[in-house]
Amino acid sequence: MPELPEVAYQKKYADATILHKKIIAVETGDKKIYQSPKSDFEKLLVSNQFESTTRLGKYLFLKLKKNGVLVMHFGMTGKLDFYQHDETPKYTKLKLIFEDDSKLAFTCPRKFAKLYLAESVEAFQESHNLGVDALAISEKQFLDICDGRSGTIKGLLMNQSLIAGIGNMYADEVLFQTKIHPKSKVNNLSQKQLKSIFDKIGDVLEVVKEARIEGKRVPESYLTRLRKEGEGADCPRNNGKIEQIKVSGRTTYYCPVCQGEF
DNA sequence: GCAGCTGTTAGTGG
DNA sequence: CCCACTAACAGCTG
Repeated sequence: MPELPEVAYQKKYADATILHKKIIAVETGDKKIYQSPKSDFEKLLVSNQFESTTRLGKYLFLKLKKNGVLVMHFGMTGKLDFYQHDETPKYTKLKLIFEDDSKLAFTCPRKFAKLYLAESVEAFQESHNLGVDALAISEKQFLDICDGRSGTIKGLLMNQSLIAGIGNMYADEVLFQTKIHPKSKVNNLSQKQLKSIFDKIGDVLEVVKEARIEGKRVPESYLTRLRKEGEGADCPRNNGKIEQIKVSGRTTYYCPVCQGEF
């Protein structure tokens, strides 16, 4: 459940299910994903309750009534599962039981997820060197970040310490929508191109976020839809064939006709 | 069987 | 310091 839109969906899910309910029992699994001793999580969570949630980049923060914040990072396969029955979901790493006997499981087959305890969102952002949220960034902030950068635009978009929330899929989508080659060097792009990237970051993330929350598919004009087909898929805009390359170490899809050379 | 995957991190090297 | 790339993590899918 990884990039910003998917985490936004998890936030909505948490808001609709678990706020203001007393936690009466906590079960911790697999030590691997816990970034503090499991006993600290247990001590903090039992008899506590969540007051509100905040999303920053790909992180979800659940503010506790007493003492601090539970921080979730979903890795590649983490998600929340709220339920009332007795069967613990497969791959549950953290299970909370509420006083009305409803339960929340944090599941993650691949164990790339992480759970943290923090004093506050701000303290966590600072200590983990997280950049500005991709849906909160201003045009000026974005242009300032781009200034003086020598790497690829895709690498910049995915750099969480600069802009938080964009990953492999939506970096590709933003560049597809702006018709800019993912390997373009940031310092070779015009101000006009950078501004169009800024605009599309907001558009793409909002559109995909709404689609995720509403349970709808992303638009036909989106490259995201074609990832499964992979190389050779038809570009939704013209007669180009989608190509697959590596950029910043990640599999990258683009249309050589729309997005030209770099 | 093998490669690849919406993520992050450590290590290497330019 | 900046940046690209690789391997590693672990389970599932094609």
